[in-house]
Amino acid sequence: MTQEKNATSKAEQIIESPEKTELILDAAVKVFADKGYYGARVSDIAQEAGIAYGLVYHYFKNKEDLLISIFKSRWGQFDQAVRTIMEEKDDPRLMISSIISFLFHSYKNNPKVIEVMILDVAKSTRFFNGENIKQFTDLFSLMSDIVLRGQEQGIFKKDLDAKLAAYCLYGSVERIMLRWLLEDKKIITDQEARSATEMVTTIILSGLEQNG
Amino acid sequence: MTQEKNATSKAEQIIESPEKTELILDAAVKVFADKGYYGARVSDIAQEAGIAYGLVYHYFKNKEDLLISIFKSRWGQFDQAVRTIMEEKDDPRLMISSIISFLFHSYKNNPKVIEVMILDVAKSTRFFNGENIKQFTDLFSLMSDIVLRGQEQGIFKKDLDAKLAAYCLYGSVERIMLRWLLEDKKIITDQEARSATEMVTTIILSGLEQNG
Amino acid sequence: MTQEKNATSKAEQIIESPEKTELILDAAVKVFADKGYYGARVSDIAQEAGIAYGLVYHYFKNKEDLLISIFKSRWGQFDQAVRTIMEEKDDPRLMISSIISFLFHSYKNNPKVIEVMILDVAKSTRFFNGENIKQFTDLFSLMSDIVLRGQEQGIFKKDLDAKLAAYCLYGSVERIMLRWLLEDKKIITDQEARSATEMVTTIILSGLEQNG
Amino acid sequence: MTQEKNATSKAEQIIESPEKTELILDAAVKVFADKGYYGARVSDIAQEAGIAYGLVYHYFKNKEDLLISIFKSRWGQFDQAVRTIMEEKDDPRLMISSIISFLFHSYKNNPKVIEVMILDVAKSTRFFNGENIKQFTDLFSLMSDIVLRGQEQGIFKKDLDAKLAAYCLYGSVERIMLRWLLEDKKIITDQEARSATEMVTTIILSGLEQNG
DNA sequence: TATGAATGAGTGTTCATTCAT
DNA sequence: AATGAATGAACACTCATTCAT
Repeated sequence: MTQEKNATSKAEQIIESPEKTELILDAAVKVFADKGYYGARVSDIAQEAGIAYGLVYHYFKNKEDLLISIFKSRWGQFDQAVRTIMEEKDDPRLMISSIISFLFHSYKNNPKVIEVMILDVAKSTRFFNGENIKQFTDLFSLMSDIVLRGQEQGIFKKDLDAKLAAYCLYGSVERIMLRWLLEDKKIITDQEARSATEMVTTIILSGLEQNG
Repeated sequence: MTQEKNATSKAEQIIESPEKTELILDAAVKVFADKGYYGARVSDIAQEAGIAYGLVYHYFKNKEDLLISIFKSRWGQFDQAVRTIMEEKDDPRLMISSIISFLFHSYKNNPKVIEVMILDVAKSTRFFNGENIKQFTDLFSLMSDIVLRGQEQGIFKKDLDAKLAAYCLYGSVERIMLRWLLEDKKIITDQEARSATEMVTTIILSGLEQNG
Repeated sequence: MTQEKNATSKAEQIIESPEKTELILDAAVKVFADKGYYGARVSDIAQEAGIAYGLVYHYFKNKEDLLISIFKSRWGQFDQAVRTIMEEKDDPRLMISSIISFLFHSYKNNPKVIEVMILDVAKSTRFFNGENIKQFTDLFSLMSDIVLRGQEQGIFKKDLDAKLAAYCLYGSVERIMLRWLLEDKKIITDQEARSATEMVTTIILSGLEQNG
Repeated sequence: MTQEKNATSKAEQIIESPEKTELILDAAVKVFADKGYYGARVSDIAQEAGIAYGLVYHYFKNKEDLLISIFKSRWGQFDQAVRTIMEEKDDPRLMISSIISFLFHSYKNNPKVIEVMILDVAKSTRFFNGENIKQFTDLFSLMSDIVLRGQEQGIFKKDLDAKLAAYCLYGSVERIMLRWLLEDKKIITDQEARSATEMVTTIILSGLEQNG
């Protein structure tokens, strides 16, 4: 019986839940982006998702859980992208330009997600418990590994702190996207994304490279 | 005795009355840094300042006004520093390294102010009005002027977007400071400040410079 | 037992759920009457109604909405009574005495409602927006129609302003009821209601009638 | 020395105080009329009077004292007018028409005072203390004395309750003035005041008179 | 799963009043 | 008398969360 129950609820989870979960999460992204985390009401999100607000609590523990879930999901995608890039590319320089490209194209595809990530998630140190902060810093370790690899290969300057370099890379991209957000430039063309990618890549790579 | 009393009360006056605004603002910085803007209660700030609840509202319109005032004051100081640097230095490279140095030493001297600026003010920039946005973007214009000047002098690469470069510069510094904040590394040594300055300067300047 | 429980809860349902609005409104009448609109706290009303604080705000927009709702409901009842009287009676004199009678008996049945209507609603011009004032003045138009009809039938003096006459009628009744309220004479007998009716009717009708 | 001080302050009281008291009271009437008692801030009144708000508390105990003072002063004027009318006129009918005339012309001359009396004072009569209640009801006794006198002289119907009759008289006038206030008709012509007087006088006197 | 009525802690803000000068 | 900084009690309203159905 317990099995049956589990089976049922599992089946339901598989069939129904994921969709509803995503539905709510997408609504949350939209509302958080528009009103900010604190300005957003759970009922706003439910309304945006077209469901009763009590239902949000079937899928998420509480309001904060929504934000954490957005972070995990989207940061996870970023993490996955970086790992794939590191596997598929050989040259650390190419890896870095690919990461920058990925970020700017993420903005192009869904600026609201970026807005929430930059303004509501990243600036909310007070949410970050151990687990989340690990997921966060792990990715920076990964990116600094790229720098390290470049240093080992004699491509990058050896006396740079790889970690700090990774933060410069990410911070540059982040600030540029934040600029767009504050200027209410939510829609960018593919050309703009590529142009920004090229520019930041130039600056960062020239900065990292063994003076050539 | 009367004299002494007068002297005392005069001293108190000097400390208290004229700077009551500063007293409250400093308390607000401390409380915002510790609890975040939304977690901070106005009563916390009053208590921290050692004054009565309602007095905050004699000096500030409301809670948000406190945050805006902190922004105006501190961003104004940054603005002033950049202007002074631009007047006193000749070489655009020196200007940039001075700005980076100023920022890291600001963190060293008063990390709480930086915390509020990076975490709380940044979040609310979304809802800034025109005047505040202007104060914000004006400074980036100023910094991009430095890049432009370097381009004119043939020091910096000509094909870089000066504005974006300014954002890379600021974003790099900000991200590194945010990293410290997230790692709860509130106290840094002068050595660390100088080291970070040197590193970011190296990356950014190498990135900007005409490959030499 | 289960049946009994169900029966009970059903009974409760009938009493509670559909009429929650009325429950709150009745509580508001009681508290407004005792403490005045400004002296009444929303929490007093919730407590009087035996419900949670915030529930008031599920049923009413805000405190003022409670007062407006009381006005609409009770003034609507008065309006309905006047219309019924005008349909059922032929003689304008009878209509007037019936209206006076209705008002005094309303006081007898629920002096608190009258108290709120006279002191908190009617004296709150500052609440009255267009819609409410219309509902208010419409009824006076209706009453002046009675006077007009009497004038057409040659029963009432032709040179009286019908509108002013309606205000005299209502004002006389209102002041007498207000006197009772200020003298803390909340409970009146049916005899007293009839006596007051007769007296005011005499004065007003003699005043209106073509001198006989 | 104490004497001198007293003398001084007495002298000041005599010379200065009364003017300032009136100044504040007039300002209070204006502000209460415009914003209502509860909507008026003591600082509004002080500003209207052109003084510092702390000074209000030198002349009045508190905000309520302002309202009570307005009541005492204006109701006292009404009381005085009634007494003068009763002394100077012989015919109770003339007394009544004179009272009605006085009230309507009071509105014409200073509608704001009437507004405060009808709207704000009336609401607070609920919470009046014995002394104020007495001042209030005494005047109605006085007016009912007029009716009694008319009944003794065989001019008015003998079976009418004189007190109730006085309330009808006052209530009629008050309601008409309230109507003007609700319709924002603050300015009336002398002609309108006389016309209203005549009309109410007609209704009330015909109602009171032994059918002739 | 789905609903939305019910709960009540939490807090920004107002403003009458006091009082040192 | 005059000022206005300082005080702090008071309260309407919000909204995340729970839970009966």
